[in-house]
This record gives sequence, C-alpha cells and structure tokens, in this order.
Amino acid sequence: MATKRSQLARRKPRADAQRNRARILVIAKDAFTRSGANISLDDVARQAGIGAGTLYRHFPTREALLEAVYRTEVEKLAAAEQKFAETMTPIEALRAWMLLFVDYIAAKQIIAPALNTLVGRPSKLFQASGALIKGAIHALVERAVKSGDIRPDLDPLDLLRALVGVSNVASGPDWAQSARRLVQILIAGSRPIS
Amino acid sequence: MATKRSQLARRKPRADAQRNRARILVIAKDAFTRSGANISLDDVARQAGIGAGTLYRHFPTREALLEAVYRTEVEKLAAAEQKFAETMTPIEALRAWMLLFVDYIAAKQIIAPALNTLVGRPSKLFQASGALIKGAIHALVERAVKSGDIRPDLDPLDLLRALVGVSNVASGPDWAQSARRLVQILIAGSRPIS
DNA sequence: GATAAAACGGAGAGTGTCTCCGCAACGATG
DNA sequence: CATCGTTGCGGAGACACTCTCCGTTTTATC
Repeated sequence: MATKRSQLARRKPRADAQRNRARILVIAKDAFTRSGANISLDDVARQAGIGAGTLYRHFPTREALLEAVYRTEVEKLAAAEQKFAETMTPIEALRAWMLLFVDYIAAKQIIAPALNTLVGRPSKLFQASGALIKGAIHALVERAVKSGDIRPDLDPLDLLRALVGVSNVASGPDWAQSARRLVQILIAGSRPIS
Repeated sequence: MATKRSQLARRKPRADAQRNRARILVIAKDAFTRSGANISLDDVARQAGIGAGTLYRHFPTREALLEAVYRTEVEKLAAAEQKFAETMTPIEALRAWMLLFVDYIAAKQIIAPALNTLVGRPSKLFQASGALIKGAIHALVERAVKSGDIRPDLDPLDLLRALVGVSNVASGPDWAQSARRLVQILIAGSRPIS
C-alpha cells in the first residue's frame, strides 16, 4: 500500500538530478554563446562531467535545451521593465528598455537567430518565454500612450519585431550606435501625428 | 606544346559541370526554403541525381551553397530598385521597396536567419551579396532625402537592419499587415523634424 | 578517333545524435 | 542505520550526416 502514494504527494526530487540540471544549463549557456547553436551536445555533457544520456533525459532535444537557456535570460529582461517603469517617465522607460533589449539579445547573439532556424516555425520558442517579453513591452507602450507620447493605434509587438531585427544584425564595430539610432527612429515614428 | 595554352585562353567550361551546378542550385533553394538550413547535403545531391562529391566540389561548404542560393535572390531585389526609382516618387519608391524586401526575404525565411547562425560572424555572408542591397537602399534614401521626405542625417543601413528583423519574425497569420505597419513607422520616424 | 584535362560518383573514415538498459545513488520508512 | 522501492546515471552502440579521396567516365580540342 505504501508503494503507491497519492499522485499529489510525490517523493522529493533527487538532489543529484537538480544539481546536474543546473550544471548543464550553466555549461550550455556558455557553450552556445561562445561557439554557436550547433555545438556537439555530447561535448556539452562531457564538459559538464555527465553522460550523454543524462543530458538527453533532462533536455530531450536541442531546442529544449536552447529554450531553457533562453528563458532564464528573458526573465531578467522582463524584470527590468518593472524597475524602469517605476523610476522613469513613460517615454524614457520605453526607450531605455528597448535599448536594453537590443543590448541584451545582441550579447547572446547566437540564441536569438537560432530560434528561427531550428524548427521552421520561427515563433515556437518565442511563444514559451514570449509572454513575458510581450507583457513588458505592452506595459511600457501603454504607459507611453496614456502620457501622450505614443499614438494609441500602435501595436507594441511591431516594435518588438523591429528590435529583434536590430539584435540579429547587431555586430560590427558600431552596432551599438546603430541600435541607438534605430530606437530613436522607431520612437519618433510612433509619436502621435501632430 | 599544345597541351599547355596561355593562361588567358582557357578551355571552354564543360557543359555537364554547368548543368549540374545549376541543378544543384535549384534543388537546394527548394530544399532550404522547405525544410530549413540544416537539411542533409547528401540528400540534396541525391535529389539532384548526382554524387555527393560533385556537390561538394561545386560548393565546398554548406555556407558556400547557402550563399550562392541567397545571392541570386538578392540580385532580383536589387533590380527592383531601378524600376521603382524610375516609376514612383522618391518616398513611394522607398516605401514600396521596403515592403518588397520584407515580402521577399520572408518568403525565403530560412535563408536570412541562417546567415547569422552559421559562422558567428553574422555579416560574413551579407558582405558578399550585401553590396547590392546596400546600393539599392542607399540610392532610394538619397533620392528621398533630396526631395525632403527623409532627413539627411539618416543612415540607410539602419533601415535595412530593421527590415531584416521584420523579415525574420515574419510569420503568423497577420505578418503582412504587421510588416506594412512597421514600414510606416520607420518612414514616419525618418521624416525631417518639422 | 586520339589525347589530356576536367568532372563525376560513391565508398568509407570521422564525427555527432540520440536511445537503451544494467547499475548506482537516493529518499522514505521503521 | 538498514532496508526497500524508485529515480537517475552513464556510456556503449545503432544510425545519420559530413566531407574526402581516387578510380572511372565524360568532355573539349586537335
């Protein structure tokens, strides 16, 4: 009788499993960022000091691993929205967050483009962690609309799409300035028609 | 003596080689567009009815093949610039070309994002065929600047960067409208400060 | 047709992906 | 702490993909 408990009260997850999962994520993030999304997963496992089977049990596919890595980054971005909204004017908060977005994704270069390539369904990955990001830009734009800095018929996601582009292409010596200029153009183009 | 001619007067290239090269390009374009950039190249060779060795002789690396496919598409885009410039007002020509760009690249989805992923050096591929595109947007923007529709301190490449983004994310049911809106925003944001 | 150069094709070595299952490590229990 | 049932580990191995090498075939030229 004691062998099968209620489905609700499960056994506590094993410590080694948690440890390994975390370890994989750290190593994978590093490896992806350094050498691109096509690195050997067996290699990642080896670097993490575990067997290939373990890696594949935790993350059945390459995409799954990619997404897990990606999601943690996205969460940080969403958190920044809160802070900006509290400490800046609406339009400034929007501008700051957009710049942060570009900066952040560009640093992780490999992950963003990999989203698209992998499946063919380009947003498959975005959907998962995408709600967070959507929420952030939505809140920021809404505030800026209310303060009259942005016209109300604007779809916040349109801005997001453009940002992803900047991030993807971001490279070369002056990409930071280019991104900055582009954010200005986007905000200028989003102003109410005077 | 007749065995070695001057370096200038080479033997005419073999017909089968040209035929195979063209055949590979057709098949590869189709395969990439349908199933993504990671398809098996041996598969492409098989579909083209040739040996793997032949494929690899023509295109030593996956990137080389990808670029060759990409370049032909880009050439068509550059050609459109000419036509638009001749038959439309500056601002309309710019708008039309930007929309075409999005449309065109979005259709080939896989190629554009693949550029970035592959090497790490995201612009490596762009450099090759990029001059054409740069020339096109440059000419269009310059005309629009002269006619007073676009402010002069704008870097045309900034627009290009944003466009690539739209193209990458383009998907979902209403991407076409989204792209249209975004082009409007970009143009509005590029107007002279009144 | 004869000849040399060019191109072909596919076998095969090397590498990466992912699964399977015997074994080890763990959490719960008394 | 000893035992038990369960969960997770690891790495061997089957399969797929990449890319090269070289004997054979096709081509242009004379």
